[in-house]
Amino acid sequence: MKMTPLITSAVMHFGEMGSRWGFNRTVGQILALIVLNEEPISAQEIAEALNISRGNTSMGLKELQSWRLVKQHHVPGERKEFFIPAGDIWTLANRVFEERRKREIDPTMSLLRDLLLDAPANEKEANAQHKLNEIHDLLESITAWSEELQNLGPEKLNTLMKLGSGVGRMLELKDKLLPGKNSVN
Amino acid sequence: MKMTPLITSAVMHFGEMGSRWGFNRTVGQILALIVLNEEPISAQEIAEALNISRGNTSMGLKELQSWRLVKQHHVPGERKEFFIPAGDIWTLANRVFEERRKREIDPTMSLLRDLLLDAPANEKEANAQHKLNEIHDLLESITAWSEELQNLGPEKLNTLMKLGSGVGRMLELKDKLLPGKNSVN
DNA sequence: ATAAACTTTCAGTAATTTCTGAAACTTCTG
DNA sequence: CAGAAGTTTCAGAAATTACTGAAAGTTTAT
Repeated sequence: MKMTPLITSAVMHFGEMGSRWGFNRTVGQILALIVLNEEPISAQEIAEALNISRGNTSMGLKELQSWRLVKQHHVPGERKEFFIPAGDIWTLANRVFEERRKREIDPTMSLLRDLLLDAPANEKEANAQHKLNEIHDLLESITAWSEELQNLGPEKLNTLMKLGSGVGRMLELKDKLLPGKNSVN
Repeated sequence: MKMTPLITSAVMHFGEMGSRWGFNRTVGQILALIVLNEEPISAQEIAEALNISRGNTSMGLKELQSWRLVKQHHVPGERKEFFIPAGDIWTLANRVFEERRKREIDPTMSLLRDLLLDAPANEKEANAQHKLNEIHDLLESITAWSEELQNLGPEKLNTLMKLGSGVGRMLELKDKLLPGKNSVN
């Protein structure tokens, strides 16, 4: 496995960004390599191309599988396992969002629910609880919304995105469109 | 500054989550403390409440200001600076999104643009470039969309979120509503 | 059942990130 | 302008996170 200059640049960059995206450098590099390589690629080849240890490679692949970004691909006649992306770019992006939501939002929601159950001990706590409640509601909206968007599927989502500022105008008319239901405010 | 048990739990949790949200433990704790405290709070008080060094507190506050999540608040007659949240919960959440977009997406967009300028050296590179292009377009859509949502402002955004599955139904009717413009598909 | 081919685990080490605290700096006050 | 009150910086220490490589584990073929 020898990487072309273009692929090398991209892989290195995804490594750098990896940590900002929720995984570490090598995991980012491995992901980029698998996505950019049209053929399935073995763990051995990955380790060689990125110049990292076989053990590290194994752990990176395990993590990518836990994120459902990469899957194994069995090549008939070959003994070793090969790896390929778990779907198209759209699917992968969705998975990253979803996975991050699980890690970044869900635990907080859960804690907030707990903290809001107790009666406030005093004025200060009552105020804090009020703030926490606001945060909880916001996170709940975000969660519901992101699930909603995922259910729309790529095409509709794309339509919605392309709609751009039309969204604002549409909202103004929504009550006429969908009378009764969801009349917030 | 003595924290009540409720506030302590919340602050500790935000500390734990901090790293997942793009900043470190103490920065997360400081933010939570400032948000949950109704009165403005001084750097000294923060350091004592969280039991961290004054230097660390200073750096944390600086970072929170660079994220535009916290601002200084001058109390007349007092010599020291106090700190308060830079806005309501909604505003803060928006700022976090925006700031993360800048750190997590923009640099990649920029690299991708560069990589797509060069002519592919061979078959392999052509394929990789095609993938990179897909990623670029996806990120571009996400960026445009998130800017759009921010321009809607909190109230409309909330309306949109609460609309839930209504979004799907509305999209089907959109051409009747907004004839001519934005007719994607 | 043995061995070859390949993968995973994990203890120890290396690299990175965060935190401290003392010194330098800034600003206000008398 | 001296010094008190407060803040920031930054070199080094501490804590955390990532990586290696050798040993243990697994699977397949014969």
